[in-house]
Amino acid sequence: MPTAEVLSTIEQNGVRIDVAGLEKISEEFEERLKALSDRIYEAAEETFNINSIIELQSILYDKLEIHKQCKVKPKKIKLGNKMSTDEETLEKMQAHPLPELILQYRELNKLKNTYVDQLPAFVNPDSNRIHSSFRQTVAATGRLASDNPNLQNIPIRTEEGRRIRHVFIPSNDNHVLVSADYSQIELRVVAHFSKDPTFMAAYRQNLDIHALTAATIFEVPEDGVTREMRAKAKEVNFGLIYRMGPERLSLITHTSKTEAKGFIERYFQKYATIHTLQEHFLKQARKQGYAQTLMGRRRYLPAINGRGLHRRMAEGAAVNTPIQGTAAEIIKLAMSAIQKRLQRERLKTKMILSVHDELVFDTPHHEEEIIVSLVKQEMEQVITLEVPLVVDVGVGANWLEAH
DNA sequence: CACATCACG
DNA sequence: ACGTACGTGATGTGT
Repeated sequence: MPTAEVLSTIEQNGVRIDVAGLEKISEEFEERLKALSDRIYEAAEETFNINSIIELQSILYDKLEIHKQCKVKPKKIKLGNKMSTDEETLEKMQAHPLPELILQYRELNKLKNTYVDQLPAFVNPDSNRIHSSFRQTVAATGRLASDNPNLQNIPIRTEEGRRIRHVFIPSNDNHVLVSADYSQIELRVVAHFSKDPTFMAAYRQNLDIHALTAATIFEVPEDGVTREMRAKAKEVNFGLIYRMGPERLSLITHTSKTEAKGFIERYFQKYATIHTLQEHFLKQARKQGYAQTLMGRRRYLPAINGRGLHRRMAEGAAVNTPIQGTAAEIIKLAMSAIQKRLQRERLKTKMILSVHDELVFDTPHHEEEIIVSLVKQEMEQVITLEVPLVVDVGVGANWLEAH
């Protein structure tokens, strides 16, 4: 039973959503899903449970044999010792209309079942807001984790997904949402640890590493980089820093394994000190038995001196943890500093969400200006690294606009 | 409860 | 030759 004090805190924090807006989206998605199902049954020449991987496998691989027309060698999965039906696999199976229809169905179905239809049930009737839990002792790297509901994985990457961000709104008409996010914080942490000359030079001029990588991968000029190209390049940058292999890289970039291999070689030639940094983290972890962040958090890795797959995974964690964990420490320090100032300066603004490199505030109109500069200043100055930290702040009538 | 899939950083 | 970015949580299927 929560105490009165806890309840009053609950009533002041949390995030409001536009339930009526979600209901409209739900109805629209319902109709579109129905239409998609009909087209799927037509393409499959039978009706079946679209959510059943086993039924879908037998249609794709046994009945229609689509993989044989596409030079696709889909990865095997345990279920029935058959092949995968995940997005990366279906994307390549363009010899038949069915896989693309399944992907469209999955996107809408995921959004509807996980977000559109579930979020309203989390609205507390007393506060009229959603109160997620933020857990401090779950993630091995020191990140926060959010559940009931998870507000750290609200969609943003697709057009339809962004409509869900749109329904996250301020607590009342006199408030706005303020969103402040660290620009590429993990790569800046990498720059700090590695002192890589290219990374340092880029961040001291406030350039966009992901866009630079995108221009390289897709062989376009820097001003020809699209949103999608940059998103892919972001995956590649993180993937390679955290030791992705040519197999996976070729899947992501839709190139051959040989091309991917060549790209990885060129990447680490260009950013030689990144490779040195990886070796440094591995050596440290092997010697000490744990990975360590900038501020001293340890993650013990008993498998680091073992063999096989377990060792390989421990090595991934040994490289990832100091970077992801340090970024987590930086934003947690910033949260603490900001909360102190909100209280000391008797501001009405509430810090309502923390999403790994972003903080969201529910702010009265008249505090808008002070909060924008207060938050930016505290987040950027909370620690001094070898490269500057940059925070982008936005204000809006919903979470999407604040971004 | 394990697995596959997919939402986010 | 093996396995091959990391960190989470929610959902539906199937045992």
